[in-house]
Amino acid sequence: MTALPLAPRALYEEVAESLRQRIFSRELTPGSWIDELKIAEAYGISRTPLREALKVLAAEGLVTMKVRRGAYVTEVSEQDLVEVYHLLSLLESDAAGVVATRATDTELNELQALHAQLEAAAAPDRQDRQDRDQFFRINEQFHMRLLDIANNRWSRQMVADLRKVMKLNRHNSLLKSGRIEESLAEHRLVMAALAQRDATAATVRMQEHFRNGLEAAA
Amino acid sequence: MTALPLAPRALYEEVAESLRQRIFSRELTPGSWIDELKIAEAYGISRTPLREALKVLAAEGLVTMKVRRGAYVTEVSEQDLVEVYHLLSLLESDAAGVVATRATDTELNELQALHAQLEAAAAPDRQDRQDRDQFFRINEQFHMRLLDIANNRWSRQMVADLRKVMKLNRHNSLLKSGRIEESLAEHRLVMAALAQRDATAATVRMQEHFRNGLEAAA
DNA sequence: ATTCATAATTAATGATTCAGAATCTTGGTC
DNA sequence: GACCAAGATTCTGAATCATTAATTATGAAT
Repeated sequence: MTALPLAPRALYEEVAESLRQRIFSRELTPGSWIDELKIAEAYGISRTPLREALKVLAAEGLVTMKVRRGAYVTEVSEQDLVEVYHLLSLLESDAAGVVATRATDTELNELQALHAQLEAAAAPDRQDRQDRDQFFRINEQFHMRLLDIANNRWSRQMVADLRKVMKLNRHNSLLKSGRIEESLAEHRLVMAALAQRDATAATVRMQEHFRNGLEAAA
Repeated sequence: MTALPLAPRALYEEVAESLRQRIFSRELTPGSWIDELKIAEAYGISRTPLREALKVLAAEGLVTMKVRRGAYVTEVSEQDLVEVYHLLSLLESDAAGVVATRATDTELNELQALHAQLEAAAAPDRQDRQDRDQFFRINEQFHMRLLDIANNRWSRQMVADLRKVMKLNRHNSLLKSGRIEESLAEHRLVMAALAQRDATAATVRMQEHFRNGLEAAA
């Protein structure tokens, strides 16, 4: 095995994660049949952990199992993207409301610091590819930190999974450089509402943030 | 093999379903370790399909896998219950709003029919254990059908999984007979809002339904 | 003598391989 | 041209091997 992980995960989890990536990146095209033998050989593993991984993905809805016919990649359509955006909007705007109400001052300062980094990374004189990547990285950190502070492990897990789906979709607006300016402005409003501990405003601003993101994707 | 199924499902599916039942019935108690050898021998099968079933249950959140330590029935704390209720409230009230807006008349009639069954099952002269079980079963059907009609497969999957997790907690209010009356009254309000296609009311009524459910559990 | 640490044994999980069963395909015949 | 049969392919399940963690026993030190 080439890579031995620092935090040792089970092999089937590694395989499942890798397959997720390949499905979302359309390397494994929707509707196509998954050749167990070929994939297992490509990974250099036996079919058992691969099959366990496929069962997990089937439970997640990413692949569909047909009896005695194997696994097929489930269609992840534009419709799915709309649905995922809808869900993220719901979950994250709710989290924003919770944070506005219940976060400690220290936690709000943390978010302020992340937002400041975001502002810095989006400065007009910094627009090369590295800076864009930096912006997206910090943006991700901000959103996930918000979910951490909201302190609902189920919600956090779901958002993390959904963001994975969204990030790997090629029509993902969060990867479009043209939206950095708007996205930043929306973030500023969210942050302001949080700082004022205005739960309603924080919720609404976050909803707007996602609505605009979806429109940019469509 | 004793039973050969008329509609042939894969063995791991059968085992997964059986384990689900045993977990919900508390034959397998939360926190307890699942002995692969013992269970496999009891079913008269090898460990392979059993382990595939365990992976599916892990993806659903019913069991948690620890590396090199096997599978444990998930323990659901009071805090988890609060968090899950919060999420279910968010997701299902949103779905109710969507359904009020976008459902066809046929779909609304379906919900009406399910609600009528619910009313019938909760009749004062029908309060033995079987009727209670019937009530909960129809209740579950109503909620999941609502999610079907809302037509967001990601949301539906999440609600289905969260509802399974909720069943793990023994303080689950949906299993308390004392709440049947209240629950039914709340359902009636939800159904009325849906029938009037009042999205806002449907959302609010569903939120109230879950808030009351949580209070009954605490 | 008791307790703690270390090493060895045991038991369970993780992974590979092999055997059996079902489905699809291809070829031939009516 | 359609239907049936035989072969090939592939999934499903079981048994075996390896790896790792837990437990117990033994020994030394206080």
